[in-house]
Order: sequence, then structure tokens, then C-alpha cells
Amino acid sequence: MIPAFLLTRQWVDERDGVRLDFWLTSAQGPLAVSIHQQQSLFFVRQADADAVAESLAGVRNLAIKPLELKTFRQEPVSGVYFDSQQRLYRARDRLKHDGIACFEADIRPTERFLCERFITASIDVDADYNGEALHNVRLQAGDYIPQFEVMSLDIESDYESNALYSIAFVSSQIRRVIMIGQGEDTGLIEYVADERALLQRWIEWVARIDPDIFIGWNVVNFDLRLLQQKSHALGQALAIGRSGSLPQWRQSQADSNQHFVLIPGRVVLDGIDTLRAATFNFASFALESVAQELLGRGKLIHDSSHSDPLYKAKEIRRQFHEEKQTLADYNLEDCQLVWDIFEHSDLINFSIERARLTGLEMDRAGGSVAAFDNLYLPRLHRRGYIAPNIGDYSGELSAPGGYVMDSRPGLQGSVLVLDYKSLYPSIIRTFRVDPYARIAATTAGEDDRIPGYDGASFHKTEHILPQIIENLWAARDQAKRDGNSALSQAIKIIMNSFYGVLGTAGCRLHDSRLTASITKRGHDIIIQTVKLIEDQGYEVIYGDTDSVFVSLHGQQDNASASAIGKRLVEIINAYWRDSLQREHGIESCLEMEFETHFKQFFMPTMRGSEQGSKKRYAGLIDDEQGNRNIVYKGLETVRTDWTELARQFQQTLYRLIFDGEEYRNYIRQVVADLYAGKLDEQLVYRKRLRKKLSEYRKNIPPHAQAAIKAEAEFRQKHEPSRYRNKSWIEYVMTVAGAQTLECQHDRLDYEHYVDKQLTPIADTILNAIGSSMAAVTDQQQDLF
DNA sequence: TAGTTACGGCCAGTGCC
DNA sequence: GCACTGGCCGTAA
Repeated sequence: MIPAFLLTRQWVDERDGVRLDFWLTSAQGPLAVSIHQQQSLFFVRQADADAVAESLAGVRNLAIKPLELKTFRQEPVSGVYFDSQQRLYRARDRLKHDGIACFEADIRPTERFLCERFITASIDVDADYNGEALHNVRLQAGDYIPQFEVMSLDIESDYESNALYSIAFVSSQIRRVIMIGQGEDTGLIEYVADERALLQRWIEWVARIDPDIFIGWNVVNFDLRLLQQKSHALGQALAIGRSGSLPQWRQSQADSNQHFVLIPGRVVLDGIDTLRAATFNFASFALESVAQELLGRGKLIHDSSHSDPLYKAKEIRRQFHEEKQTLADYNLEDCQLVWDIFEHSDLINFSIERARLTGLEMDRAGGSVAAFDNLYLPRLHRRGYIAPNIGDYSGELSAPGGYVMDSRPGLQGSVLVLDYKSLYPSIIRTFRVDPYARIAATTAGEDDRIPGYDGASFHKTEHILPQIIENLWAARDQAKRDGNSALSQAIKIIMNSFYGVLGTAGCRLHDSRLTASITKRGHDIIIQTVKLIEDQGYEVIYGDTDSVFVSLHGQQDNASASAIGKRLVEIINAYWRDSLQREHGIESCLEMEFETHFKQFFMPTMRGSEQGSKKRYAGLIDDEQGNRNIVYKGLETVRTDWTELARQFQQTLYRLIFDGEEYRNYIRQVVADLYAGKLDEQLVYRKRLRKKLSEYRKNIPPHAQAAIKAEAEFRQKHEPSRYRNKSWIEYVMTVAGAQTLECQHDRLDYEHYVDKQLTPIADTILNAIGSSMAAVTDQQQDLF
């Protein structure tokens, strides 16, 4: 039995059938497993078996066998087996043409089987071991955590011609820059004559270091892609896969600029994708800003302080020609930054744990639906069912989401926030919300059923998803006890994805009765929670999906606030424990927690209205050891499309008002400074183009206007287009309208910034204390 | 190489006076 | 000039 971990897998089409290649890392080194003549199948209704045989007459090596399985409509099914993937696809299309239903959830059963085994257990396969003769290999997968060799990679090139300058890499042993040019080999920098030699040298280093994982920043769609293009142009094989194999590229359907790469036997983890997968979020995912935020240091060439947007690119070109050593340092430091970000955030372990939980490759981005399939389908089969096809569900498409209470607006003292821990997963567990439990309940007696919503009910003991969540929940508690935050985070993400997966038509088990049974139960739970708190004599001023905000009517110290919070939570948890046992005979997994005590709390009204706002508030946390911190939700401070001026202004103003200090002079000072030009650096708007420029038809928002004007200038100057779909627009408001930074020709419109940035922010909170921006600034005029 | 719904605010565009 | 609607973006949960 060889402990092993799945790195990559690929289906290789061969003339007559397919081969499935698994690349693993094992305790004995890298391992290739190759499965030939793969048997594939789909399912048909047993009632259709004769028609299927007739429709598929003449197909070679075909077998149709009855199975001990049925569809969700309780119809028995047969398996239609093929030894060739192409024949299978052709047969499926022919059946569809003949109007015969086929069910394709497990069109590649071996892959599914292997994936599931990689999640939990061990597998037995005939395999090519290290490319030698066939062996029968037993792989122990579930508990093996590999030690990975990592190579952080970064290239430098000319921004116009894409000519390669250098390739830098950092691994556990070796830091190296390979650079085109002449000079002494310093042990850190080695010089090569041309691009061909550069590629060749790097390929040699890859073979020598033999990394399991490449990391970098946008490494697939920039670095590796450019290297691939170069090697193609030079007619030189980019043999960076294991055993000298070649990368395989695939273009994204959705976005032609997006590519995916498969390097046999290795994994490519992009820093940006991996941070996103681990739910990190940054205003900007540029390496410079992420490094500053996580590591407190940045790149060696900064461009933020220069008005020329091409400064960095020109500086790199200059250094390549004049200061090769400096460029090498810069190149290497970028590798090191990525390396340090991966270490800092434990991203490799996070990716390992995610792969172990889902059966997906480490470098697979997204894939919530695929992860769900991997976990769910094998368990469904064991209970005698096959899953429907994607798109088979024909009921109501959508279900309501979370319940958001009307809020009571205003500025006040202590407010407690109580929230349910992982509400949706705990509802699934408690109320057995599950595709299979719904089917099982249709033939069960009243005592075995738990009512859902929209006509669904669920079997009390015959269920799959609640059990999966229970196991994950226990594993997460253990991970927390072990201090394994990477695992805990991976589990949390997958648990929370289940609700979303069931809510999308892209999942074969999608059914709005399931999601409605989760969200509508959530509504009832929150409404009942509010009632329980009101019964205790407290007022609930707001709530959103899984939380309630309780006013204590005046300021309290942390100790007494916490005592009240804990008492309320105890009452509520006991209520669910007792009432669910009594009414349905089930154990409550609902767990409310005392989350926060805000010593000061502000809930705004909607602009120009007396009505309390939703999803926007600020609160002061004071730990009484001198740490005072204001939390902002939904307000301008946390919105990236407001200016720095607005964000700074809001934070200072709120602090002054929460502390009961004089704020009028501050407001007047900011206005004066703005007009004096002292705050010009803070006036930049930043917003994304979510569509192509040409697709803004109905109306053209300011950031699109600025981009259109800038693009016109680029065309005039014969410069390349810079603003594509999903790119960021940085612009300022001038007296001639919105203009992007590099195309600003007119002076800043300070009045705009007072009216559209400062005034709305000031009025939001001043209205709550009987003042306004006009009142403050009119007084100022009186002074003059 | 398919997780969800709810919400607020700004702005363009439109219809009406 | 003013009220209203719908597009758009970013956010909460």
C-alpha cells in the first residue's frame, strides 16, 4: 500500500477508447497511474431497454444490464456499458435523437470512484508505476499529506514586444535568476545568450528541482502563457511536465482571455485564485497591495507615486539595459513575495485540505458543483438511486433568500449582536433538508417525516447531506482544537457551499423546494427569535438572515452586556432544543452565539427618508483595555467605489460623534483643505467595468464615460486599448466631467466632491443628531 | 473548469408639467 | 424643473 496524493488527472483520447492518467505524489516519489480501456456507462430506464437495444443496434462491445438502482421517480434502470468514450457519446446522442431518456450522472464511473476513494480511503489499480512495467498498485490516499516541493516563478519581459528579459524562481533550496545578456555568473544570476537559451536553462532547472507545485501571480495567464507562446514561436518543446511531458492548454468558454493549463504530474497554484478560494478579499489583488497588506512590504519598483502609468514598465526596460543586477533583484523579490504570501496565509495546506475534502485537484478554481457531485453521488448510489441529469428539474426555479428585518434607525448606546452559527448548514442538519430524504419521505409514514416548505417533506432517518455536514462539522471542531486553521477554513467553505449549489440549475440535484425549505425555515427561526427576545423585555432593532441586533437602551459595560447576551442565547438555544424535540422528535443543531457588544451603535436611515436602512450600520467596540474600534458594514468606508476622501472623512467624523466630541470644526477644515487643493490625492474614484465598453447601451455611467473618452485618446495617439471587460477604471471628476487619471486635462471639480462625497456622508449621521452639513457650513459662511 | 438572494445609492434617461 | 424607473456596482449574509 503506497500512501499517495492526487496531483492531476486527464482523459487521453485514443483511437479506440480512452486512457485515464492519474499523476500522484507518493511517499516513494512521483507516481503515474494509467488506466486503459476504461469502461464507461450511462443509465436508461429498464422499461426503455428494448428500445435502447434497437436504437443502438450495431454498436460494438456494448452491454445492457439491469441494475439494482432506480431514478428519483422510482423507475428501475439499466446500465449501458461501453469500452470507448467516443462510442458512448455517440450512443448518447443517438438515444437523445430517438427521444429515449438517458441519465449521465456517472458517465465516468471510474473517475468518480477514484475521486471518492481519494477523499476517504484506499484504491486498488493496475498501473504503470514510474513508467515501467504494469504493477498492481494499492494506493492509500485519505490520510496521506505530502511534502511538496514548490517553485515560485516570475518572468520579466518587454511590455510592448513581449521580448523575454529574465526568469526568476525561488524554491526551498535554490533562488535563481536566468537573464538574457552578458555578465558574470554570480551564483544568483546566470546569463544566457537569447530567449531560446533562457527557456532551455529554465526547463533544465525545472527537471532538476522537480517541483510538485508552481506558484506565482497570475502565473497561468501571464507567465506560463508567455513562456508557452515563446516556446511555440521558437519551435522548442516546453517540457516542464513530469517525465518531460508537455503542458496542455484549454481556453475558457466564458472568457477568451482566460486559459487553463494542465502540466502532467504538477500543480499550478495562482496566488490570486488561491487567495480568493480561501475567501481572502482585497480592494486590489495587485501583488504590490496584497503584499503590503499581508506582509507589510511591497515590490522593489513602485509605480503608485508616479503619474506616468507606464513608469514601471519603462523602468524595467531601463534596468534590463542598464542595471541588470537591479532588475534581477526585483524579479527575484516578486517570487519571494508570492512565496511569503503563500506561507503567511498557509495557502498550500489550505489547497491540500480542500482537495482532500472534495476530490478535486488542488489547482481547480471554483468547482462547488463538482465537489458536491463527488461527495454526494456515491452515497446516493449506495442507497439505490441514480441522480437526475442537469436541467431535468422543471419546478419553480428560485426560492426566497434570507429574511432582512426593517431596522429602527438612530444613534444609541449598547447594542448586542446575536447570531446563529452556520445557520444554513445547521438547518440542513436539523430538518434533514436533502434531495434523497425528500424522495424517501414520499413513501414514508407521518412519524418518519419532517415537514419542509413548498410541499416538500424529509425523511427523519433516510438522508445523506445532513450526515455529510455532521461529519464535516465534527472534523472542523477537531481541526480547531488542533489549531489547523487551513483545514477548518476549507471545511467551512465547503459546508457553506451546499446551500448555494442546491440553488443553482447547474447542479443536477437542484430543486427550489430544498432551498425554500432552508431559507423559509430561516425566516421562521429569526421571527421566533425576535419574539423570544421581546418576551424578555428587550427591543430588537434589526436582523439579517441569521442575526438579531438587541438594544439595551443606554450604555452598559462589557461585563453586564455580555451577561445579558449569554442569558438570551441560553434561553433561545434551550427553546429550540425543547420545542423541536417536542414537535418533531428531532435534535436541534441550531446554535445561537453572542457575537458582539457595540458600546455605541448607529443605524442610518435611507437617504432622504425616515425609514431605517438595511445592510448598512456602524458600531463601536471597546474592549475596555484601550482598544476602541469602529466596525463599518455596507457604509461608504467599506465601499471601494467611494473616494479615499469620503472614507477618511466618514471614519474621523464617526469617531468624533461616537466620542461626543466637537465635529463642526473638523468638517469645515476638510472642506477648506479640499478647496485649497490639499486633498487632491484622495479624490480618485475606482470602479470596475463589468461589461465591455460597447455593451453600455441603456445608460453610460461616469466610469464608463471616462473610459470611453480615454480610449478615444489612445486611438488618436495610436496606443493600445487599455480598458477591457472587468478592468478597473480610476478616474477623477473635473469641471469637464469624469476623466481617467492618465487622460485628465481639466481642473478638479471641488464642488462635486463636497456635494457628492462629503455632504451625503455628513448628513447621514448628522441628521440623527439634529444637525446637517448645511447647518455646519452655513455657520462657516457667517464667520466670514 | 456553472454556489445563492437581498439591498442601497448613484446616475442616466424619460415622461410630465 | 421634478418625480420616477431601471441600469449598474458593490456589498451583507
